[in-house]
Amino acid sequence: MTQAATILRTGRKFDQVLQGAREVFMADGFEGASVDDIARAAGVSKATLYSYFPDKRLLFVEVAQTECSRMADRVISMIDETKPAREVLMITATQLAGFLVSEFSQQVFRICVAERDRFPELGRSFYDAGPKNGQCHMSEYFEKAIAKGELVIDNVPMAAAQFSELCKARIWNRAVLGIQDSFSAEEINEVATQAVDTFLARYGA
Amino acid sequence: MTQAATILRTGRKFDQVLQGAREVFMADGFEGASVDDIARAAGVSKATLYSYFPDKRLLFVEVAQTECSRMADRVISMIDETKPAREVLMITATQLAGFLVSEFSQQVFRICVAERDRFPELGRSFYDAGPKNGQCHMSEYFEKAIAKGELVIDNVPMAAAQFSELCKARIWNRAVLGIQDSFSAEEINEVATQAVDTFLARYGA
DNA sequence: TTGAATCTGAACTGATCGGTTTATAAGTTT
DNA sequence: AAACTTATAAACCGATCAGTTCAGATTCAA
Repeated sequence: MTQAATILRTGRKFDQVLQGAREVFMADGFEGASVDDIARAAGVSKATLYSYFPDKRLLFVEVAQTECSRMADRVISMIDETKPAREVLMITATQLAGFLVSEFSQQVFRICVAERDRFPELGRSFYDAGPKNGQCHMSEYFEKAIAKGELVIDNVPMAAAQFSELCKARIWNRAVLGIQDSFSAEEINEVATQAVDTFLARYGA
Repeated sequence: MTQAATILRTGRKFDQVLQGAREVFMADGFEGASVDDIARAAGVSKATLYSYFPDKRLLFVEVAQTECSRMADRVISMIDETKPAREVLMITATQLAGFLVSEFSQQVFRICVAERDRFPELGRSFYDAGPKNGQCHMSEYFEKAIAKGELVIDNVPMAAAQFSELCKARIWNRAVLGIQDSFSAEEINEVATQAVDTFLARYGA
């Protein structure tokens, strides 16, 4: 009885449904998206949709969790640790700053915050896939750089957190609040440069 | 004709309505709050509520804007510039870190992000009252400290942005995503200390 | 005390939406 | 071709909710 209305993952139109749901949920949020809209976007009848997913909540969770994983995939492999520290940090900062203000990560973030009360587990998924995941990778790199004598860090997790926060300066707030929706390479580069300079002023060997 | 259904601000129960709306909107967001709930919380009949505010949207905007201003009031006067730089920064960082994860600022932030599409002007209000306002004050202080030879800063607004971002390290993400909802004085103090150390490593004279 | 302004509660409207049902059609398998 | 699975469109149900209406109660000022 613990089986509680599970999801049927086989069938010709399963992927279509997920794709339509992704589209509409990411654009309109949970409440804002109507099941009729999703069915229409998926090119599928409402009855078909309900034959795959027992209710709207489960469909939403499926989509949101999937997007969090996709985010994790993008965060991984942002670091190439063979080059000298300043260069590694500069590349990482540039990529991170760009990613943080991207349409994609902004959308996922917004949904997770907006639906925080309705789906508490979503915040955790986002945190694990995004900030935590990214900062773990940063920490691992820092350890290696410390061992090589390139960095001197007392509190590694804190340094990793500071690094990613520095990459948000001046741009992230504007993006998430809808003040500005596109950012030039120059803006991104300036933020990254300043982030690395500040970071290395404290932690550089 | 540009007068478009304005708000009646006189009358015995006007403040009651606003107070009830504040309570319910802050707890449940725009969609989540029903007008009946608000009327009940305000101790007022629905008819009375509608006699003051022509519709739910205007009531919401009124509340949200007010909260943004309240936030501005709290941000101002967080700086006492007579003491030495390190001390000023430390006090400010501690206050700021505490404020950023407070129930109040988290609630306002969450509402602004969640209702971004429905009320685009809200993001601007929040940005002006919060990040922008705070960083203006910081910048002014930085200028004085630079004149006194306590700080050396090439890009003042960027430094102000970096300072407030540093105050979020390790705590803000956890708060906004609902991972953690209360923060000890030690946690706050550690974040503030590390923020000031990193900041001064780069910008200290 | 009277009369106007304000408030009340409860019922009502109209629309939206999640979810179900049904009768039918299309595609697949044997 | 028969039997079975999967999909469809459309109608439908029940609930929620914004906003209205109205007859009567309360407040308050003169």
